[in-house]
Amino acid sequence: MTRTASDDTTDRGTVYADVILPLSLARTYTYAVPEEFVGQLREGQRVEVQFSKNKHYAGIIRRMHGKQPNFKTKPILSVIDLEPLLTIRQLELWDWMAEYYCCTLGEVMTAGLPSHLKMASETIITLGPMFSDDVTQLDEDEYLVVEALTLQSELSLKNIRDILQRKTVYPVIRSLLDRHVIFPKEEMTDRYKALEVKCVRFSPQCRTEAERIAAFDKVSRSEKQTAVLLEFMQYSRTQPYVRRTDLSKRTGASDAVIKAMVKKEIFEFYDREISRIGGEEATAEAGELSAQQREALGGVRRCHELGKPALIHGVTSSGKTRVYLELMQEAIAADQQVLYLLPEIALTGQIIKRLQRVLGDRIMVYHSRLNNMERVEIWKAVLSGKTSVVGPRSALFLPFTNLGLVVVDEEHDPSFKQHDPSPRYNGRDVAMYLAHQHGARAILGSATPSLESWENAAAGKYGLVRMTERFGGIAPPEVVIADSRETDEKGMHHPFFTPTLLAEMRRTIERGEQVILFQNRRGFAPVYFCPTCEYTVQCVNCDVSLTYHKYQHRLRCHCCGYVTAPPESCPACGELQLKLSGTGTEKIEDELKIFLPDARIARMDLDTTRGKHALGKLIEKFEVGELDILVGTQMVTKGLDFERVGLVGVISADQLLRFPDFRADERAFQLMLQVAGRAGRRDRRGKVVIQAHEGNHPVLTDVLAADYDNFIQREAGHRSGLHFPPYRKMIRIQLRHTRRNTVEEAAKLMGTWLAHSLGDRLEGPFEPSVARLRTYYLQDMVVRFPPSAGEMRRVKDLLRRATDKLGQTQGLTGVRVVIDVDPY
DNA sequence: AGCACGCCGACT
DNA sequence: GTCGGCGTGCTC
Repeated sequence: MTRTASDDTTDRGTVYADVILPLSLARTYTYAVPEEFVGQLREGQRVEVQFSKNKHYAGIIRRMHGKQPNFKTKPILSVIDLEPLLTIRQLELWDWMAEYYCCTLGEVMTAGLPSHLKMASETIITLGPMFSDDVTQLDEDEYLVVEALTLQSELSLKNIRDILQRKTVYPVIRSLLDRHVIFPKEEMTDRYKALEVKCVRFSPQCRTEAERIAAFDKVSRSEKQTAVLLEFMQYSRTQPYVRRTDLSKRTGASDAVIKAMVKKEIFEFYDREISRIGGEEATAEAGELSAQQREALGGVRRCHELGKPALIHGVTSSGKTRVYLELMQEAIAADQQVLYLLPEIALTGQIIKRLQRVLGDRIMVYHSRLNNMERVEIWKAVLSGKTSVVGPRSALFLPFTNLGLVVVDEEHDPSFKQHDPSPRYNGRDVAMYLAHQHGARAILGSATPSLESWENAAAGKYGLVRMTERFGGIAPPEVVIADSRETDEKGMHHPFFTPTLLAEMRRTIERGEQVILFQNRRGFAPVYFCPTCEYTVQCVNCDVSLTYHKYQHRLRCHCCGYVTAPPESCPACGELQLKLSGTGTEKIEDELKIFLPDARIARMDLDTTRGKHALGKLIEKFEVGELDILVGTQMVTKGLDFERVGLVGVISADQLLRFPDFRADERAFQLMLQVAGRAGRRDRRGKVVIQAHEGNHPVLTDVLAADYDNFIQREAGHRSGLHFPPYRKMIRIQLRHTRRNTVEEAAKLMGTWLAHSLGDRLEGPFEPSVARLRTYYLQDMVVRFPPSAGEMRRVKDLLRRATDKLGQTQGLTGVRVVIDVDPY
């Protein structure tokens, strides 16, 4: 490097790097690049830096430059990646997200990087299992670390820095990691070994057709062995491998039978490694396209030729997935990557199995239940441009290098929007940006497209493709509304089940078909109260009543997770007989057991699906017919495709329609149509019973007629008349503080500042319906304005200035300002 | 986000 | 007299 003695103080030879840190900080931070690293560093690489007194982080290089800042810089301590871990496009996506959703780059980084790649001072390491006491290979520093680990078994990188009394420990750690002397702790505990299953195949003595025919003679004296052989030949045609356990389960033959056949040299055992992420061989064709699917495919292609995303409005079971598959196969065949987004909950075995059967190891599943190793494995595979991904919204952050197609299925689903930790992004909208960024084709699909997307189609931004018929000529379900006040022939009235619903349930079960009941609230009862003094048990952290969970005999807060035992008597007046009010899934399940004592009933909600495999097991049980009735929350409306569901019941439509939210009608319509779509089978028309007080509510009329067009046009009229999204942009500003007075004062102040420029575009400040959440008192303000880039910039600028000003106001600096762009 | 610095109440 | 409460400001 040439260093010229210049007349000014600018150190022209030095290179600097702007680094993103995984913290909630607005800006990047500038570090000096030591001479030994010059030329090695590029945007997107991770480097070890010190930030504040003694914290080290793996930061990401956002930009390299030679401009000396006017503050003194710290040096980059070490280089973690020799090649960039992130692409330029990803960094640009992060910039866009931080700007659009009013959050910091650090927050986007925290959301977007698997925790394993975010290593910080807190990363814990332990001694590896391969370590013998041979310490002669270690240098002094390494020895010190190993010695400390034999004494303490685990250490954080911070501990190690203290032990070595030096700032830079990553090189020592990396050297030890490379030689497998130490391991990051997670790698040790989380299933480090690849999964292996015991499998069966033909032995080498049984490979030719003739040998196989001879094998039948060898087993002719044993009925069981003949059955096993037959089953194996059939099963292995459709499966890439046959497990020992599967084979004995399917034939009812014990393992001893199969072992005997190994002895006769018909079969042999072997272990097969299974990647937990996917990567199975493709074993099936996608199947023929129906006429409707071919037409839809043509429609999608025309949109793509015009460079527009395609919105597929396809009724349930119309076979949208088959259309996606066709386009996915094409993209993959052209060596492009595909991103297929689904709501987390719809990411069940059924859809994944189908994708993997057809696309094989070219697609990986980015599931929330993956461990860190698996996440990093997928990250690397995506970065190399070789793999496609199906996953929930977080899959957006993977380092695509060669993205050709983006599919957002169930695009209307509100769970694409992240509410709480910042970035408060909408996965669907970010996906569209991502597609645009890569010049990739895009498809949005739904049986009930959101008003946002419908409006985009109406405005010509998206192309609309319709699929109106159910696949294979399955008739649409018959929907009836049952008046909740209906009584039976004795004039009896039951609060949960109308005689209509009860009769239909009995009839359905008698036919050997299954029932799905939808109740949009979990637990037993949402209110636990004293009939004498009207005291209700509230959460200590939030301003909501606690829900009684009968199974665990506990009161729980559905906002913050607080749990407590129900009080024996009223804490206010001493009354001993406390009462419950309202209805959740547990109560429905209980009542069902009284009316249908012989039915096999299960519940599907957050409480019963908490475990790692609980959801899958529940679905399987229902699928194989071990259950007659499934009672559940919204979970039962998404992504489940069962063969034998004859009846779907909605316990209370009123509950869905009463929500005080501008999207309540849309949500209710979507949920009801979606759950109705679960009913019906190939040979028999399904039935849907919706219980309601207000039987002629216009939304119910549309559900009854399955009339999406009528619904969406009315909804469009309402929303545009009342200046709601998508006809206005909406930004919510929420202030949070532990003291009510403080947050009220701050809100009033900020409200006057904002109203000064925004006038009646600002609503509030007002107390939200849940006025206290997780010990914080809340105040809300909402800004609505015409959608245009200029307006957006102006409003965001204003919000930034007001937030800064509040941060400088005596006594109010501790008030948190949360900005939610396009809130739900 | 963390963390140190700094100014006011209940204890040895 | 001190210990510690959390309000405030800063981190390249």
